[in-house]
Amino acid sequence: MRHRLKDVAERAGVSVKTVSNVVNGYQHVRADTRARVEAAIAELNYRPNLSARNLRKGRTGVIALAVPELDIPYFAELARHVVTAAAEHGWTVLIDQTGGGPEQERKAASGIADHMIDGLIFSPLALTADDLAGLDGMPMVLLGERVDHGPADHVVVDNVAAAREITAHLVGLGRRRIAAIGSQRTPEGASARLRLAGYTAALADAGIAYDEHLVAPAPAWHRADGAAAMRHLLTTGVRPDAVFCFNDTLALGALRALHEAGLRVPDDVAVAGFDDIEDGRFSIPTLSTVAPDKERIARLAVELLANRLTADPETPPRELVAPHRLALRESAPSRRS
Amino acid sequence: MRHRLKDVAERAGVSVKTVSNVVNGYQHVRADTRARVEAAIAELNYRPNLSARNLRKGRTGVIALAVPELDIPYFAELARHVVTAAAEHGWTVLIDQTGGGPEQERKAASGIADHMIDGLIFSPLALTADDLAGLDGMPMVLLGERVDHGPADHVVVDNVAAAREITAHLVGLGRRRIAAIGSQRTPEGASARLRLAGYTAALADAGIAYDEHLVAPAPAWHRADGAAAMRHLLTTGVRPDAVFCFNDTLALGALRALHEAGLRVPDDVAVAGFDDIEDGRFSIPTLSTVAPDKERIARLAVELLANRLTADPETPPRELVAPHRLALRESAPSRRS
DNA sequence: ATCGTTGCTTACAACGTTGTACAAACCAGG
DNA sequence: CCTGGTTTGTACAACGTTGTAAGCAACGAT
Repeated sequence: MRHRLKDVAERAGVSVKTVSNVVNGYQHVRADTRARVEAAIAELNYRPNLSARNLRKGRTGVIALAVPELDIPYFAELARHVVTAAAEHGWTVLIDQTGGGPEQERKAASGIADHMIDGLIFSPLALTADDLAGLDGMPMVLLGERVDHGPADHVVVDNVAAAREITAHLVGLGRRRIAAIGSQRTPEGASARLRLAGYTAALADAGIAYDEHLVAPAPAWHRADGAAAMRHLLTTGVRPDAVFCFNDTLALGALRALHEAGLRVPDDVAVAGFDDIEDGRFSIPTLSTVAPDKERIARLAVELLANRLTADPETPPRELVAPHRLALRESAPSRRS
Repeated sequence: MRHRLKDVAERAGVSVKTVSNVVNGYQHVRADTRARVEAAIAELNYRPNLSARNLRKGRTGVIALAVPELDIPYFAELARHVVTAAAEHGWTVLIDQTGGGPEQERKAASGIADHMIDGLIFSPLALTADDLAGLDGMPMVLLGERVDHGPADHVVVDNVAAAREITAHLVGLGRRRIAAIGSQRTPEGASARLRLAGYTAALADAGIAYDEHLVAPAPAWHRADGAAAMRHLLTTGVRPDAVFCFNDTLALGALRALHEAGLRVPDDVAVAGFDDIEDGRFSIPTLSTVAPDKERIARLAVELLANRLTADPETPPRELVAPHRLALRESAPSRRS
């Protein structure tokens, strides 16, 4: 029982286009005509067919947000901000979960939703600049570090600086055997490399020698990986007095492993993370972390996309840096303990 | 630089429809024609316009999942499973964040994505049966408790039984002053009412008198609300020896508040939650909880929707119950401590 | 009276795709 | 060489919407 403009038009005794004009808020429609049409719309419970409208207009009013995994809190929180920011531009957000695999990411970027979305905000793990080059024309904003200086607009946080600051904070607490959890050698590990660079820079600043035994890899950045890496560090006997985890879920896993080992945080081992997810404000102990301004990231991404949609396609891609700050809580407090 | 069927057809020297046939895998196309067309498609990097295809076919291949908030881990985890299950049916999932308000939910159900989606999986908080009745025709599956026996297909877990079981488990630990956190009197609080009913039933089973001072409301079910409710319980002097929180984020907040009050879990106060979110496996202590089979819920919802799309619209709505189990961890362990 | 003007409405075509109906080419058997 | 059936390709219309151009009143100014 779906109705069309034509049905409304017949009922109101006007032409199809007049109904269309009423629906779209066109100015010059006489008040009584408008009223008749609106009555007919209400009676039939008419709602426009968006596929047809999109076909006609070439715009869909939908943008996609592609993230590796929704149940990583950072991405979920980011998604919320993107939905909010997009709503202010009148967009609906289609959230696509890529799983992080190269094949799925390529498909997300080029594939399924094609022609159903006006643009794409993409947080890629595995995608290369070459992959992106194949996507002629899809307006796109990238989040994160993977494809720096690629052919698309870009919103980042200064990972190196942020990692350096939080590591320096651990140094400032008097810690000297500072471990790092989350390094990755795969091509997907761009963020890991940058955060590792910040970590080593801070050590160098403090005149502390880099010790590769204190750097633990993590295949993914989930709680379980953080716990496993921490347990591994503890068994190898390197006995760190602080740990910088490359994201908060790793850090929460590390807290858990330290607890199981009977070590006190921050007294025996200080712990710091990265992302400032909600969990870290309620964990025991609460988590010191780098807090990227997620709302700002989302807002900048949506605005870049909005500009990209109206701008000359030859406009060179822009890279914007979103601010971050340190959120110092119990696991590595602001005063020397 | 977007190409159409017509462009491909000209390049391959065939008609538009023949290209369409190739794209859709139609059988009777000579091998050399097919090869020419495919070459042209590849050269032009042609991809079909889904809006036009949808318009023509009346199907979009997209279903929507509407949830109140993405950064509630339960919904994020559920979303992941829905995306996975839907992919097996060839569907893309548009995830819509309603915020839980009545107005936004009505809009999500009827509005923006209309005619762009084949169906809707909806986890409503504020929606009434009347609201749903207005949505003639949109194939829909509801998750959760709000609109029981409404006009739509439905997937639930047996909240009363589950709450009763976990409360009985606390009783079995020897606890007698068992608090509940998360009650709600608003119409949105359907799940809260059911879980409260299970709680009171379990107390009755054990011959423990119901004490309203042990039942703390929570306006929302976030960590902060759980912490606030727990603090409130502790200040009123009722001194519970166990707490059943109506979901896991409330429980994590409660753990935090207990920790701040210097109380030990589970020795002084046992804590149980509901949802089995990832966090609860790594919190300190780990969280005992009701574990609904989220994968099953997602799969059942997608299948109900698939049936609804092909079935006679007069088929009466079905209600399916997804299984649950107790996940007993440190905060309320399986042996009497 | 005639001529623009302005306000309101309409008819028609087009967006890119696919289903229907049919035509052309092919093949085998008489 | 024709007949009848199958395979392969084409032309046209339609999906529901909106932009364009133009029609038709009613109006004040000439």
